[in-house]
Amino acid sequence: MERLNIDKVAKLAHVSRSVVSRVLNNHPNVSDEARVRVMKVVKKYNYRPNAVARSLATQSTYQIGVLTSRIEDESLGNGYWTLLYLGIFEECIRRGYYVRLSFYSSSMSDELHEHLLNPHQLDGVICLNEEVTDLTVETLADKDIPIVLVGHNPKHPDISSVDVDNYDGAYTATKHLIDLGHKQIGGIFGDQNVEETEHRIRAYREALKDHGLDVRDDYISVGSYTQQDGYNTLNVWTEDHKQMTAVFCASDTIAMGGMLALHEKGVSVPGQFSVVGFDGLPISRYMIPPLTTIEQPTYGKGERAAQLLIDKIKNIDEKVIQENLKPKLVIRKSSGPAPA
Amino acid sequence: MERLNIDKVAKLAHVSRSVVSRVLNNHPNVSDEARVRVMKVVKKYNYRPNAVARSLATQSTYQIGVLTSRIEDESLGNGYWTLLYLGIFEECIRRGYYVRLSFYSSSMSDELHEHLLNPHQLDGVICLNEEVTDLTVETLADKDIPIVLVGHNPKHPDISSVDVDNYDGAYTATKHLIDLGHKQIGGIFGDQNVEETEHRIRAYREALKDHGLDVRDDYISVGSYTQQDGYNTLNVWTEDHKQMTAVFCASDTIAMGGMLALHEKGVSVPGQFSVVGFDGLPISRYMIPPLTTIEQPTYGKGERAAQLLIDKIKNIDEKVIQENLKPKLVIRKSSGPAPA
DNA sequence: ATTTTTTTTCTAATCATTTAAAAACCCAGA
DNA sequence: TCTGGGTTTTTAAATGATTAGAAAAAAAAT
Repeated sequence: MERLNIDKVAKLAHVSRSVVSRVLNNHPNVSDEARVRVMKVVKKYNYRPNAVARSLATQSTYQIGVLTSRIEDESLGNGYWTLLYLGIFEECIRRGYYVRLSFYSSSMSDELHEHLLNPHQLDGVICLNEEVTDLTVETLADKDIPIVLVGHNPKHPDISSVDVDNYDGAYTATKHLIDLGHKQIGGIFGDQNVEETEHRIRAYREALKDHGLDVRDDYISVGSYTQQDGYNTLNVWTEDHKQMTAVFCASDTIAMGGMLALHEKGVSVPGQFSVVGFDGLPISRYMIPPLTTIEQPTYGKGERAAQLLIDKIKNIDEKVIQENLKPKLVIRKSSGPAPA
Repeated sequence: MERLNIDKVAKLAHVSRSVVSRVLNNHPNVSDEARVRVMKVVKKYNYRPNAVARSLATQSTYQIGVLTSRIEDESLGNGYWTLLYLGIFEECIRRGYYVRLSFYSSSMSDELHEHLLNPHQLDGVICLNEEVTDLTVETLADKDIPIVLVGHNPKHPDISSVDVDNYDGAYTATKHLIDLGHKQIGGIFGDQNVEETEHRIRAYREALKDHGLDVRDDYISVGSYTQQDGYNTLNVWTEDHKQMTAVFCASDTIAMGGMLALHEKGVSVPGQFSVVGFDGLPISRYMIPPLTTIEQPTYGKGERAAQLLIDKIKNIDEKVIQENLKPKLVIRKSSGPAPA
């Protein structure tokens, strides 16, 4: 079967090329008669307009880029990302957009980085880790390619972003432990120098303070969102801080590593020690014991980011929106009353 | 800054448009003098050729599609996928290709499915779950879009594919348990009607037989690759099959669910019961106890699939290649000697 | 110095669409 | 019958590259 194009379809339907185009794009000023003739040919030969040529003519590709910063290999393997991609993808498809996936690592050359963002091919970009944006923003800014961030970034107050309400989540988690009677509560946090971390730490501190508990700096650790980090930290703490009876972990992965350390030391969870996580990863309900955690709407974050971006591309909404989605405390078995 | 195109560059460099094109594409027959003049302008104005226009002219987009079948939400959240995407992506980038991500679900209309594969925009497609291909193959076949599968599919012997050596992995896992002295070994397997499952079951059976052990049908369960399935199965088995002392799980997620069930019943791992998984997910080393598992080269599978696809796109290799990558037994704490 | 060959450059067609603007058509009202 | 208005259709000019093939320039051979 030879290649079909709009001219061939036009000829077969006995109309000119522009009529076919107008039919296919639902433009007005087409007689019913012509429309029927064109559609008949389109159906018969299963013609689909060439999206590349269309992009060239309209100067828009209906394609958005998703840029994931590859901070650590390990953290890419925790199940969070696919759900985020899924949220982005499904919203995009609903609105007629395709998704191009890229991973950015800091070892990448600037040229390659620019190549990833080749602006002729992308109508917009979603950046999934704050680290990406510094390099990215300049590349895209003067080309007028809209950006949306997942995770607010105070360095870019003029870019729309979606995030979970980190303060709310961390406060709720800490309060949950306080309500259970714990007095000595540690906090293990992820990436330094990120607004997210700052908010979570502040919430943790204020929750303690609001309930008349001491805030001790040696009960706070800031590392990375990895099992390794949770494991290491609790390994040290269980020896150094014998009075601590609970810990708030800023991710489920940290909590997972932490619980392994506790297990190895023979500390029972939740009997002797309570653990609360953050994220609500699908795996959290199958940890041993099942993890009490702050469930964030991962899929929803992706969905909302795509919404904001497409609105911006279509100029539906010009103003900057920085949105916080509410997380939800899910109580499972890893948290219990403070030991007597 | 007004839009730059090849004509403007040509004018600025005092050459014709075709000279600019040849410089940019490293074609011969350009004088050093002209090349220098063109490059100077390109650098000065940071000109990048419009990839869409290039695609239209060359009839290739340098873009491949990755189609993930969305069988179950839960299984998308297990950390396997991002590593696979990463492998695909990094190989693609090395060879100048972009990656378009799509999720396919069976509830999707045929029209949308076709939309995802819009052949004008894709030079090739990688299908990540076997389920996808039945619908996909026809759509792409007569348009001459190459396909590569991750996971062999006997229904499509003429399509190249990459997989882990399922037989080898399952045999090794089972033998590991046999070597530890276990006589009553269960097997929990994933998706039915997939070659992968068939091979893993066969390997499990043959390993038992080869070592003089009985194969009992009531020791075999075929469900899905989820924690839920592992949990349910071991919940039942620990009551029904008191003699069983070990289980081979066809995924780490199954093992994770299974270990939770054992934990809840007070069965100690590995003291009373040994568990071996399959996949080597990043989380497996932090399970309680850390999981003995068959580590498959997830990243490598993605990488190799991309290699095969791009070779096919470039006509470097015409023949069908169905490749098995070797897995590796990683011994951790979840497996130990059979109880006396 | 002239012809031949080689190298380089330019012209123009092509890829497949969209979309202004011009042209054609139809019909009612004068 | 002619005119004016609206509707529909066609024409042709973009969009921004690649790439044969013609033309021109430079180099080599006679």
